[in-house]
Amino acid sequence: MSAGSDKTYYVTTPIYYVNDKPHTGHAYTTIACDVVARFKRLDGYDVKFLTGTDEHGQKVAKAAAEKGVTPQAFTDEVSQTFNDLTDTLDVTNDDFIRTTEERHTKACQALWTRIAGKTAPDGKPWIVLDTYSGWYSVRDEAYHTEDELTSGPDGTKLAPNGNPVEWVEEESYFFRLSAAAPLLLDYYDAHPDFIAPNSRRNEVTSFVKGGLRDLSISRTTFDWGVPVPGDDKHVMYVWIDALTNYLTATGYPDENAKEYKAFWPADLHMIGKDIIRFHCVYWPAFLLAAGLPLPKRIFAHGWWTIEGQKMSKSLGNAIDPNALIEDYGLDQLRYFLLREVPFGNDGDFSKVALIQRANGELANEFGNLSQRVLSMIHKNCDAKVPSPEEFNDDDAEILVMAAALLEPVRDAIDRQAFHEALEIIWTVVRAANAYVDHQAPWVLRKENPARMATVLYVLTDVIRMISLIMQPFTPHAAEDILNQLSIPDSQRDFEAFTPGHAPVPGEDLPKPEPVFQKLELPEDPVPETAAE
RNA sequence: CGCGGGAUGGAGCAGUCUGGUAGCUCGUCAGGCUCAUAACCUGAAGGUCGUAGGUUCAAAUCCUACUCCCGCAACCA
Repeated sequence: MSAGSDKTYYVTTPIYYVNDKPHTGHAYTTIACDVVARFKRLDGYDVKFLTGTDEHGQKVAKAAAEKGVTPQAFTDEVSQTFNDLTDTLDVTNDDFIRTTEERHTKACQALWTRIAGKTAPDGKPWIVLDTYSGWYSVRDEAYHTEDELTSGPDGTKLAPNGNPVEWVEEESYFFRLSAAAPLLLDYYDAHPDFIAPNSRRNEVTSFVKGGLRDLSISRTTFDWGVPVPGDDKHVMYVWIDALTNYLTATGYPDENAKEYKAFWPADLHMIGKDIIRFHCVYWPAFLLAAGLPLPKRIFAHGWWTIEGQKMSKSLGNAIDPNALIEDYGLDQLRYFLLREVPFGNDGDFSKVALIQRANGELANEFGNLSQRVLSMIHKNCDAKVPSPEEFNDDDAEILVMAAALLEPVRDAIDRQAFHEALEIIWTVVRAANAYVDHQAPWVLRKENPARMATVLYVLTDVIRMISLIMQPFTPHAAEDILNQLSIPDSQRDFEAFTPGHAPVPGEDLPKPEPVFQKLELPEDPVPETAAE
């Protein structure tokens, strides 16, 4: 977040609920945001990338009690595992917010007060005190509608998952979401890119068109949360507490804070498809009610199945990202997650698929391209960047093709079409390998060394550009290759993605080393038998 | 009639809006190269585009019906 650029970009992950261990799903969202953040920084933006943990609620209080520790001690510990994940994934978040922080309490209370002080278009206040009643499952920390319930063997009512429910009435503050529906629909209509992908946008729109019920936003049944201003009996229920984190991190409620001015409204809230409603309906409604600007875009990505099976706690098949990184490598994991599936769709995570992509595309096509070229240079050009003669049409063609990458890749990133970005980059990787074969520098070595030098020079520049644009996706490998090309740090952002920044002829080059280890396929590629 | 998405060579997808030689990646087969991490390049085989009708000179693409799969259908981050 260095000053100096007037282009700013604010991207967020959801805050992760500490009632869960970090798994591949969390890693997915975070990595996607990291790619955007890294790309935007290289593209000259002043970026703020936020992630963090959601730490309030009855479930957390209960989990802490069961462990015999205070909620704070409990959340300190679990939050740290999520914070550790940002290191393991080598993501470049600028801030890590915890909803138990003082700054967050202030922001939530300020936002609440602000909304409570305003009236909806119908002239009535946005927040009212009323009674909430329904069939409540303590274990689920959730209310269930009548038709969801089943009957137990002794005639008691049970939640869909079999947990007991009881009829509960409690005093609660309500946000009059019903009054926000027309405002939301107008907003969706005026901002077609607000919700992505499009199928989600349709889903949300039709949901809101169906009419909205008012939202219970406080609880009196537990106290592990942010106190409602002016009414200490109540703590805020999840909605305002959790969603406000995006605002908190900018310095809100200080609207003169440098970061607030620079970064609010957020450019992109990245979320999983499970929390669409909260982000696309409740959150914008709160902000509209408060008279604050809305985030520019919310992207809901899909879910991963694991070897064809739904990832779930009961199956216990959630994968620890740390183990994946250890087995396959961080760049490989990052690449696979973003390349395998069109971003926004569901996908299947399989070890074989990951290995095949990592070997076929990263090691063989990209890594080996660099290795074969740099090896030739090392052996035949005195380990220095070769000096080119005039370029012929073939040379010009591949150079133009590489230089033309930035624009469509930037466009794909702006649409969060990561798979598309990588596909576009790979057209150049493949063309570069074909160029090597067609030019056959190993033949030129004997027949026309000057021409060989030109070909190898062209290739260093092409590999340079591919590596520059791969930095957001596979930061370590890209860095290694740029090092092997002796590209100075100052020449690694996208301003250098233009002619005139080519490797300098005569520059010493280190001895090249492969940047992607080949991964071994399991002995028996048949997936393990289904869990019981 | 709740809303919406999907069904395309062995696998995964694009193409459908703006009808007119069905494209890509992987896999398979054949050839080439030998610089490189047994990597790379070239070519080939393989699809009556879910089913049945209809419109049209012409339909994966438009219309109708049907079958199957999948999201959403509110307080389960």
